[in-house]
Amino acid sequence: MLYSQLFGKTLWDYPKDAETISHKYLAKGGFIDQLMSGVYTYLPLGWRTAAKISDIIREEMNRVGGQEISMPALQKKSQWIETGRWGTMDPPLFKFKDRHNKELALGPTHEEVVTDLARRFISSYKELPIAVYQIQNKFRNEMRATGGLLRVREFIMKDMYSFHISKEDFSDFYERVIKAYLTIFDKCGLKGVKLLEADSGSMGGDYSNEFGVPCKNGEDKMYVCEVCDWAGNVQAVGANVVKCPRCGGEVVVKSNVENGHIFMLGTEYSEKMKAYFTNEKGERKPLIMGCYGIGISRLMATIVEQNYDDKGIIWPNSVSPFDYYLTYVEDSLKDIASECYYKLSKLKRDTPESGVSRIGFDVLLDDRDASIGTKFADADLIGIPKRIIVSKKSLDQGGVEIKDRRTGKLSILPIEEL
RNA sequence: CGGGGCGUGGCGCAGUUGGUUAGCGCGCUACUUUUGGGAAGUAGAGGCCGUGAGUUCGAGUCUCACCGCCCCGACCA
Repeated sequence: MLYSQLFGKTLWDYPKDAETISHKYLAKGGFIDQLMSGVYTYLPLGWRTAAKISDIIREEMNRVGGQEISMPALQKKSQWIETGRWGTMDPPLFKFKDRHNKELALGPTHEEVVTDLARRFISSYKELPIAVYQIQNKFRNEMRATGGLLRVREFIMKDMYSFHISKEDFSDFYERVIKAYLTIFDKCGLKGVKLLEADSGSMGGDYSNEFGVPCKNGEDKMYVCEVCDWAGNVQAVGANVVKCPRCGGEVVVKSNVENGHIFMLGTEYSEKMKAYFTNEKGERKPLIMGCYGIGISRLMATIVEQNYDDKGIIWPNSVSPFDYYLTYVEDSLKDIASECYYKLSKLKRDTPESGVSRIGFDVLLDDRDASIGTKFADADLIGIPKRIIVSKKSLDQGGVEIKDRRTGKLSILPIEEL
């Protein structure tokens, strides 16, 4: 990809309203653009990043047996009446009327839609367990949007729903999803992620867990045990917790962003919507359900909140919009840079975790007629992990200069070895 | 929804007690010279001063209403 053709550019100033690090850098770097309060466009850099995150999530959801589907964002009132949430979900639920004056909702979550699918498609224990997920825009009519992508009204979310014959079978699956989530956060480069006891709120169900990602701008507070791995959301567990309820160890309070919330829904929805299956004994039983959400927009912002310096974002390799930023100091070196570009783009790459091998690296070639200072500033801001500079100086030293965005470490590599 | 702040070229801002031609920085276009940390010169383009109604000889500036954006609170993933 040529930088000169990239839609969306880096800004000279931070947007005046941006306060959190992620909002400042994502907007200044040309990853996102605000349309209105809590509603953003993902520009190519931002969308590439979101796609990388989505791919990581897909891989883990597929691994636990999830099947990807896509449910409508437009939802019907009657299903929300069935579960009783047409009234109780009201502030977060976006409602409107179509041209026939019929009331509809924009999906904030999909228990109603998926439970309806389940009652029509699942009839026997032989078909269970089953899990479906989707990655899609969700709409929530928040009182107030804040902090750039941290709290928005339209956001990208992965939501998975599982159906089981028993609580035991559900629990096994739930544990596997917890592991999958921790793997996702790890692959996205997040540190110190904690599984929290949480409040299931308007989702109902028997119990739920959140994943707390520690960072300065987090709007939530969590207790973290310094001895064992227990942690709890302050809101859910209650104030004044001093000792760990599990091991009695000292507890500290940390700011965090809730990134992912998973729920044991039990038979809450299946009973209300009559989603039954027939068991081995021929008895009709309500499906045992779970749901598992993770906000991709918020995850992207949280990754920035944990990975930056005073010059800009430092993307973990796994989610960076490009693998390499490449440029040259003088116009006369453009051809050599192009040579590097084609070499890297066609290179065969193996990713050890997945065993998948892809052809070529994603390279952003900065071919703009800009001064080298501008290019350096933008390269640092957009945070691509490796920066390659072609210059007379580097060629004299035997190759091109590679700088690691995170460590700042410089090295010279002959072009043949790229 | 309560409290506070703010709307002026694409972005960030200035604009005196109302006064005639609405400025600045960045960006943009053309040419020239530049190139290891946001280069320089010359010449250009680009404005319903958020919207509407008032006050006034005269409104970016004053009044009212509306719309929008941000922050704090309550609420939520």
